[in-house]
Amino acid sequence: MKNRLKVLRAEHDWTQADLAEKLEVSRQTINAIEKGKYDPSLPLAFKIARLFAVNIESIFSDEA
Amino acid sequence: MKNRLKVLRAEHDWTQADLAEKLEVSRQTINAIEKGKYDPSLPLAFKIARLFAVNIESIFSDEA
DNA sequence: ACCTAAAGTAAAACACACTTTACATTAAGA
DNA sequence: TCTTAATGTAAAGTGTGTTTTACTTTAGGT
Repeated sequence: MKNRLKVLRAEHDWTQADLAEKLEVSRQTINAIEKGKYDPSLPLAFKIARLFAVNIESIFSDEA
Repeated sequence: MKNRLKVLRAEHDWTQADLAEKLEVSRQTINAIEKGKYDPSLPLAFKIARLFAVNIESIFSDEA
């Protein structure tokens, strides 16, 4: 799964730590997701989408 | 997280086993998700949404 | 060149997602 | 009522998601 987290974060001028705090997860979790180390859980994906006010499919995509 | 899997499955007249096969997961996984025992991974949520040709948010909702 | 914020990374620990096997319960048709 | 398909459930095992702690690397400002 690919994701646009880094771009969305840049658009808002947030650091990984900023985003982590808003999402109530650790900074390492954000880093790992951005680096494609693993995918977020579904609840976290929802939280991310809600924060950026977009739908999940516009952040995450099923491709390699 | 709530989900409409059971309803969607009923609309298509599929058993849990049918759906499991189409999604390439075990029947127990479908049962557990329907019963709210746990949420699917994000990749599985995508697969489910793709199968039913709807977006993730119309199947899963963030409520209690 | 130095300092600092931000990002990257890694290991250990814990919780959750998913599998297989196996058995119990429910529901509905004959 | 008997059978059988469908659903529910449980235990043990594996892999993934997330945390904490801690250290390294990168990049920008001065």
